[in-house]
Formats: sequence, C-alpha cells, structure tokens
Amino acid sequence: MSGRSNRKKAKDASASVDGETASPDFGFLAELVSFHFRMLSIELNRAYDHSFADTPLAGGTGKLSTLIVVANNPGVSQTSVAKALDKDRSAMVKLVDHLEAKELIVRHPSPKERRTYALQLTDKGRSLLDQVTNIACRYDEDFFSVLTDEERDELVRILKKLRRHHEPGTAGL
Amino acid sequence: MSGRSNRKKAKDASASVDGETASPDFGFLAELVSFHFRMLSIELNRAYDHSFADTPLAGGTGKLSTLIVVANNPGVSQTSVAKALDKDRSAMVKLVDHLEAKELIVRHPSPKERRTYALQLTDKGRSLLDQVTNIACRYDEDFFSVLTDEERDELVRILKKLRRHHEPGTAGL
DNA sequence: TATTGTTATACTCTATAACTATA
DNA sequence: TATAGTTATAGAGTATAACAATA
Repeated sequence: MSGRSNRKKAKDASASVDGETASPDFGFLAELVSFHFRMLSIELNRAYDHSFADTPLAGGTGKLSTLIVVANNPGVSQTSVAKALDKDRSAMVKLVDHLEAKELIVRHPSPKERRTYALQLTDKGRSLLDQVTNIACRYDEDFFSVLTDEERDELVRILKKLRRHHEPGTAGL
Repeated sequence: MSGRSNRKKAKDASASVDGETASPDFGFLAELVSFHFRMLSIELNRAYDHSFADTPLAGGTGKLSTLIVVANNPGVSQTSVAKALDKDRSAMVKLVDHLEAKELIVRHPSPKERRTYALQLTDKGRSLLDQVTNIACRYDEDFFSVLTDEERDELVRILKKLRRHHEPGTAGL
C-alpha cells in the first residue's frame, strides 16, 4: 500500500501544443494500471460482440455465462447464478427472461423451496451451447493469441490473484 | 492461433449435483482468460465508483479520463478526445455537456476550424483535477497493491502488448 | 464528399428501492 | 425477520443512424 514509486515520467512522443496532435498526451492516466486495463476491456467486449453477432447470445456476455453456469449446475436458483457471476438478482431476472423467451432455459418449480426456481437447459439450449462453445474458445484464443504461452499463464495467474483479494464472496477459484 | 492446449481439466472442488452448492461449476468459462478478465473488470469499476463517490466525477470513468486528456492537451477537439479514449463522438458530446454544466470544461470556438471546439479546463476544472489526482492514484495503487512490483510491471507490459495489437487506430503507447 | 458536432434511438450493464410470496 | 423472485427506476456505456454546418 506504500513505497512504490518506480513510475516513469516519460511523456516522450506527443507533447501537444494545440491539442490536435495525432496521439494526445494522457498525463498520469497512462501511469495507472486500471487505465490500461479498462482500455483493453473495451476491445475485449467489442471482440465478443463481433464474434457472437450471428448468434442468439449476441449483445453482452451475460447470456453466454448464464447459459454455461446453468448447464454445469442443473437446478441452480437464479440467485446462485447471480452470485456466481457477480451480478444483481434483478439483473438476473431479465437475463433468464430473455433466455427463457428463446427457449434455451426453463424455470422449473423447485421441489423443496417454493420461493426458488430450478433452472435447467432445454435441448435447444444444450444444442446451442455445443455450437457456441467453439466460438467462445476461438474468440478467447484469438484475442490473447499475441501472447506467448508463458505470458498468458502469467496473466491468468495475476488475474486470479487479484480476484481472490477483491471478490468478497465467491473467492474459491 | 493454434497449437495451444495446455488447459487443465481440473473441475476439482465443486461438482454440484443439485446446483445449490456454495461455489458452482463454471465449466469451460473458467478456462477462458476473458472470463477472469471480465470478472475482475467488474470489481475494478466497482472500486472506482466507491473511490469517487463523494466527487463531481462519480459515476463511470468517462468524466475523469476526459478531464485528464483535456487538461494535458488544451485546445483538443471532442473527436480527438473521443478517439484517444476509444469512445464514440456522440458519447463524448454527453460527457462534455456534463463537464461543461459543472463548469469544469469550456467549449471555446476553434480559431481555424469553425466546425470544431477547442476544449479547455476552467480554473474550477484544474482545481478539481488537482484534488482527484490523489484519489485516482490511491485507487489504482490500492487495487493492485496485492501484486508484487514485478507482477504489476509484468501485468502492465502484457496489457500494453495486447492493446498494441487490438487498437487499430491509436496504438502509439 | 468527408468531417465535426449534434440528436435520437436502443440495448446492455449496474445499482437501488420496494413489493410478493415464501421461509 | 430474512430470503427469492420480481418490478420499477436511474444512470453509465456502447452502437447506429441521421442531420446541419463546415471543410
């Protein structure tokens, strides 16, 4: 939390005067890890939308991740899925609504708990998941294909380490 | 784009049957780099909102980044800022509207280009930026404080490498 | 024709609050 | 009282299309 000041005050290339240089000066923004993280996050989401454009799961990653969690945990409740994906209960309602409307998921009445639903994939949902699994893996491979295997492993390791310290609830990965 | 299959088929801990285990099975989602990236991204954004809650720049990172880019490139046009931050022109309009309404930024008429505005910070904007700079740096430090210096440097290096290959336009970092 | 700023539209995501029915 | 699902609302982010003024 302290004693870390090995930041470069580079600011080399683009010292703009009238503000209309090709690549503007980002100031201390370029020194923030979170800035680079966020900028890449934009590209990652864009690549996702592009890869899944011709798919019923197009538009945000919520549908795919929900479908996968339900597929691997038949009978889950909405709240469980929401917690797993770090989403809100109310957000999950709309996601399940959407997936149910497309007949990919069913809300079964839960046997023990009359408050909850037991979510399950339909045959159509299972079939679709089989199809998009290839797209998802290729999308992920392609996006990070620039990295060496060592860099990729290191990135995953660092991401998991960060998640362990920032996710209060489900830090069991 | 090929020849990379060192994925572990771990799936150790939580093999749920009724779907109501503490931590559900994420299936192949847990094998995607993008999944871990996205999950951490949620926490990063949450941490930002928390850090800037008592600030005129609360609610999204767009206001802060815009303020910084304008501060470091006095006289930039809206489109330039939009391109730099990888945003849409129409999105930038609302951001500048918001910052202008709070008297942090002014839209000066551009001397040469009558189509464009020359954006500049007001004294109030400069003053605010001075204040929030500390918050921004502390927010970034704190979030990644779990990492060693070497891990942090490696993370930044990998992020920049990925950005270089995925940002078509402004890859000059 | 191309570009800048703008407006309108639409959908995702996130967050909050309040309601219902169960427990 | 606590929880699961729901509904409503709100703002941020992203994307597209179209328009007027200007180049």
